Amino acid sequence: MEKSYDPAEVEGRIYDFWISSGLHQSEITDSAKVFSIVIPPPNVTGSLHIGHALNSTIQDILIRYKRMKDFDVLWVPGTDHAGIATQMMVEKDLASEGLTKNDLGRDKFLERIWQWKETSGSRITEQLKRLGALPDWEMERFTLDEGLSEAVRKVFVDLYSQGLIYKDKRLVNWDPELRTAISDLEVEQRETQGNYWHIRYPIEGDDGLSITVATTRPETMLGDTAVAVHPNDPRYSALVGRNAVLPLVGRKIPVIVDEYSDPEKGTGAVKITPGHDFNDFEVGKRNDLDIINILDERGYVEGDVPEKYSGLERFEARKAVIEDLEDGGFLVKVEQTVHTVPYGDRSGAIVEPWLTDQWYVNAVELAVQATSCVERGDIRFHPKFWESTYFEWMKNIEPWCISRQLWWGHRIPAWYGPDGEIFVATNEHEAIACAEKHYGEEVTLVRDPDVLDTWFSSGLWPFSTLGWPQDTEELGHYYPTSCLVTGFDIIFFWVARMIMLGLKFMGDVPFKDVYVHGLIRDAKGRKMSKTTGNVIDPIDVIEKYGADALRFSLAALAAQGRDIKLTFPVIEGYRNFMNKIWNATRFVFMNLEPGLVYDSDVDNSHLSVPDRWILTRLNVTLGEVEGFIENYEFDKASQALYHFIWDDYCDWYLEISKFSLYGEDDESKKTTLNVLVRVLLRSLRALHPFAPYITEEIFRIFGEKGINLPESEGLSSKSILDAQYPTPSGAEMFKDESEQVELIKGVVTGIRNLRATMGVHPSEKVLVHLNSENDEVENILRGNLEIILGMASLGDCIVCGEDSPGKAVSEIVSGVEIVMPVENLLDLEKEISRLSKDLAKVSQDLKKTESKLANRDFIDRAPEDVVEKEKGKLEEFQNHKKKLEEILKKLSVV
RNA sequence: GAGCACGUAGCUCAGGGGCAGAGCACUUGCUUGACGUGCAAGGGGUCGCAGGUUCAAUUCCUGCCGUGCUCACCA
Repeated sequence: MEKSYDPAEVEGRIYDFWISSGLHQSEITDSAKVFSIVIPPPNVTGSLHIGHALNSTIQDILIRYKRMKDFDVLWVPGTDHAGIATQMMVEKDLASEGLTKNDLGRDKFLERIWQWKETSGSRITEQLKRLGALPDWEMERFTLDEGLSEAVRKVFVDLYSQGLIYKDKRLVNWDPELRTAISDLEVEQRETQGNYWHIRYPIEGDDGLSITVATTRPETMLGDTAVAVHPNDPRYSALVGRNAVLPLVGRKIPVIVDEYSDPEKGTGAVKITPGHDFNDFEVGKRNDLDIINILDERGYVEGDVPEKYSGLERFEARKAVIEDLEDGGFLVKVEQTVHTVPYGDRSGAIVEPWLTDQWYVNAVELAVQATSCVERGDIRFHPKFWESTYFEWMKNIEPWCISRQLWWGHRIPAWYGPDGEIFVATNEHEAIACAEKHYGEEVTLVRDPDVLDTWFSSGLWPFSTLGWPQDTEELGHYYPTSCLVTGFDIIFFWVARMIMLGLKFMGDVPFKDVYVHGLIRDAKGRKMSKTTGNVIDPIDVIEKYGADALRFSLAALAAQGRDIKLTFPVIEGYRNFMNKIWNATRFVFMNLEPGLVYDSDVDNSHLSVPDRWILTRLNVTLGEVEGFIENYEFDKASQALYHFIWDDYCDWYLEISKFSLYGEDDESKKTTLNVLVRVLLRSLRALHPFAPYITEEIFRIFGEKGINLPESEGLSSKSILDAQYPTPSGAEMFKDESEQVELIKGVVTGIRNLRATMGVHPSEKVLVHLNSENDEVENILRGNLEIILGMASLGDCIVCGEDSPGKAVSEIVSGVEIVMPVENLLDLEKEISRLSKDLAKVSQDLKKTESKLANRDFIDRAPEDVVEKEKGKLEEFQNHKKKLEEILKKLSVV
């Protein structure tokens, strides 16, 4: 083995091994234990960013863990066609050739996107492999696959026939750049510096009389059809019922009363533009106002407006309108203001409310079940507080606009007859048949040109990927899926829609748990973005530190409910951890004599005290790790393993094992070797979901060593992934010996501390006295002398003997007095000051405990074990204090 | 405006009614035969502030201050 672990050499080879061994594949058995996950499908256009790395690492941990626990495991991978994003990308590509999509036409354009998808669409899945993610690649799906498209059509037709999908003419968020409708969720509100323009509208038939309104979008006045005032606003009551004359246009518009008008805001009179403002649209409906559309799909002025403005781009029109208002003396004043402006999240263009025909899903209706299933606990969010956010959104849910004026996506399965009659069907044949029945003759149908919102198809992902609407074996076996791992940014976009549609079409929740992880941020806590230039590319990290180091870092940082600040020093630290494991293995191999390893279980009666301690620590850790993973506490799970392996196994057990391995006692050596090997192998198995590559590689090398271990150690498996996940064994928990070792560790640390403070060179074999008045403690010290001598590198150690008469330094640890004679080295004053500090501390502790125990209420009301513990502390502190005082007394005599 | 989080060591963060923890950074020592991507020892905290509950509060409750996120409104 090399001196350092080299991930680059290992990872590709190991991944190929997993695939060629078919370890990624799911297999339906009659086992009752089933665990399934569907990947949140990344955009097919995308490349792996660090957020995907976190998301996939967590899923891979769960999948590997459950697989090792003998579950029927399925992880479905795949990608999303990402309507707008993909179409934009290919359009940009075309633009560089001086072409637009219209030059190609719909069919050719789609052909081109498919072509692109075939050549570059697999990039992100290839990158997932680098991370070590092992979904069932045979199950890979794409949202535009035929099967998934069939699911989309069926859902559309069914919802339509139930009235849950309908076509409606109302205002939508219109993206003039992309020239499509978008949903509320795709609109981003941004704070923007803008103006209030106060505009005076003259009152008809009364020179000098006027009403002033304020607006941030003056060009919309071209479409005004009323001015509204509050019914209780005395300032304007005289004007109600009269007409205002719209400046620049000349149209007479009524002054009406409507509760919407807020006397506190602006001038208290508000212009009403039902065609271009969501609130005004409602006012218009209530008051039966005309709706005047003044914009085309590009955001250029058109329609029933003065010719002067027709054809102007909307912001050009704004300028012109303001200028003319000013010239005409209608502009009363301009006020600076900060207000929020809606932008399209993809295009970055300012969105316009625009009156169009669009398809909607009645989300309010679907939200009822979707809310109650979470209330009932059929779906649990982790961390739980996301449920509040989910409920909040579901409570205020609006109709979901699902049609998009794009070409790339699932085309809406609706056809129109010559008179506009709508025929919704899963295919054209059916639509034609329906039409024939309706008209009594054959007619030509025109298909709706629009496609569906991308989230419509991804909302079906948990069951469409499993074969629905076919009644497949996978669907029956793996639905509902066990867990969904996702970021909070798509809870509404995606998670909520899956829940609504899963309940509707499968009659059951799509997943039982939703694990919501945080967002990865840079060292300063900023979002990572290309424009800020602070992105960490996971592939770069993998190349520099290895996939395991990246995965382990992400897991270790994944505390629930918190974003992750990812920094290189942390990744480096876990890279070092991988190297540590590598070198611990090297140590074991250096001492490995295959013939000495038993092919049966170790006889407990042969185990030494340290053996029993490390086995206990291992089993405690395994129990913790199991609980943590089941609770999605990956940070705690990974850190428990980290500390066990590094602190317990490497820093203590492995060092202690040397006394036995390099000693004369063959029987002891044999047992130690067995424990070393077994604890390592079990640790590796426990670690495998977190660090799959290095654990598999070491496992492989172990396999080459020709040692025979019992089946339960899993070494006979072809892959570590095929071995059992280690479970804690009660038979290997030794409380007494564990406490002994903890005591010894404390004493050793105490001795090392004395050496360090006295500046005794590490190689100098000094003498130490250990004193205790407790027989049991004395026995423990005597029984573990070899460890104390070796670990503290002592020349000799006298337990409970006569103290040497000369100068010495001392320390008390767990009631054991450590005395180290130092003859010439002693700085008396320093030593007294050091011990006095200890004395002050222990006196304070003692006082606190004494007053607690003197408190009647404490004795009466505190639980018994707490009181007992306090009494124990009292004794310990008293003892400690007494000893310190004695030592100080002796020192002052010297 | 509404909702949800978060304020703990220099930094990043765990924790949790009963003696405050980790990693990194820092200081000191170390060619100990697995590892300097290492070993050993150490310093460092009014647990945001103020009340309340409790025998006991850093932990639970209330308020305040500060930070972040989400949604809504903005004539």
